[in-house]
Amino acid sequence: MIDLKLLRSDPERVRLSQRTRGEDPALVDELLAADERRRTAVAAADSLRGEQKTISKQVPRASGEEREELLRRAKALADDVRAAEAEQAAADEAVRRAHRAIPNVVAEEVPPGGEDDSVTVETVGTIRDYAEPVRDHMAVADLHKAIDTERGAKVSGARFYFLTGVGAQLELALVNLAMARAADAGLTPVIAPALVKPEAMEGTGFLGAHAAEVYKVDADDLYLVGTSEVPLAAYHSDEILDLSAGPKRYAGFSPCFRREAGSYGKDTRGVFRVHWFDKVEMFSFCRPEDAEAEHQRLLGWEKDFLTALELPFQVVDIAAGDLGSSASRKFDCEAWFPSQQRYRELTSTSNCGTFQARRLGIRYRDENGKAQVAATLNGTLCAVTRTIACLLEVHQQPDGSVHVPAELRPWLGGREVLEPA
RNA sequence: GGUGGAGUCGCCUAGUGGCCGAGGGCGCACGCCUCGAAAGCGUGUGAGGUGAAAGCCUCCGUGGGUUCAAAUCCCACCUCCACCGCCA
Repeated sequence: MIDLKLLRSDPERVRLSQRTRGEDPALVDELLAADERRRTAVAAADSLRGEQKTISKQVPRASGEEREELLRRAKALADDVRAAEAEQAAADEAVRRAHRAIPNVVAEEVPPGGEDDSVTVETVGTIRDYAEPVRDHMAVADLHKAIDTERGAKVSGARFYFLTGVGAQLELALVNLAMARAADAGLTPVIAPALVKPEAMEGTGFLGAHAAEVYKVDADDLYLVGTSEVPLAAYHSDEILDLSAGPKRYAGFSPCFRREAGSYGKDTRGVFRVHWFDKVEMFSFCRPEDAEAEHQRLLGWEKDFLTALELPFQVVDIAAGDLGSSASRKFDCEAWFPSQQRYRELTSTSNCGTFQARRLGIRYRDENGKAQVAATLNGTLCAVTRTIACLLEVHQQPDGSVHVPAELRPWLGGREVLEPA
């Protein structure tokens, strides 16, 4: 939810944000009107309630005729209070609805426009030459019997897979490496629940425009998370944090479930785009004034991880129209896929400012001891299957073997090369 | 899944219809005392809305209901604890 104080003091800033995202600026004025109506309703209900309480308090001290008179007036007021409270509830609901409809205000530096308007800000590593034919990740995986999508489909359907043999070992190695690096950087390792209540899903902003992406377990009113950002953000919901020693940082491991509605026919081969995968996600709670620096820190750790895996990649400053509803700014790291001759998203980091925290009730104490809304940020450290796909492609050798990056070797029994099975 | 018990301002706790719209203790902060500290004494100590401020209003697990008036009574739900059943 956006800051209503900002909305009142600078509505044009919010309208501009809406236009930059390609969203309707009229929603801003709807929210302003709803907010005004709500404030009027609250004031009216408050004063009626106050009056009624004053009279009620006199009842026990009164007797006889005076008491009857007080009761008569109190009863009449009780009806008025009921009506005023009904109006207040309706106004509250209208504000909630209008409030939810507006995504986070984009940062001023964000490139305007849609997907094609994102800006590449940095390219890291060099793309080497590949002997023909260049195998895509499934072709390499087949040589190693590392990924079984056929049986994945048999058992669970399209976009499911089994990791087998060295494929399974690669997942464990990547997760171990990611978690070890995260812990070294001072993040707290977390194993997070993948099934969450509606409040957690709603609070993180995943039931808005992208609700169709989310799996729901109807029988129990729970949702399968699409990222551990959800449980990690909700971890501190309704808490007042002590951030005096700096941001609270976590690295959460969990499975991720995505319906991939609307991506029919896209990236259908292999495990590039699947309904379920495991991921190590970074999450940070900090003061709003530190959020931008924290964002760069998360991006830095993502870059370090890809560099450790010896993967060439680009950093992309995501355009406004492609930002999630909670993000004010987002950077993707896109790694090179030789079979596709292009960079594809491997990690992504978003600065949500106070947008998520406001909805989740996450605050901290400022230097005056006053509770203020905190800022939240998230970033991928390692989305396992897509990273495996990239590793297999980038590090494939003409003979079908796969080079193992030095950093990963300790987690793969010291192997420097993976030989075809 | 069954039975029983419990959810109060950081923690513990008082409170069964109206000077409790929340008392006490612990903890914490500040002050006095001290060379310094402890002890002792004193003062203060939840969040939110609105307002220039004083103030007013909301919140006693959540949501409904009864009443002029609810932490307190009624209903539903949630969570936790104990025991039983089942189970990785």
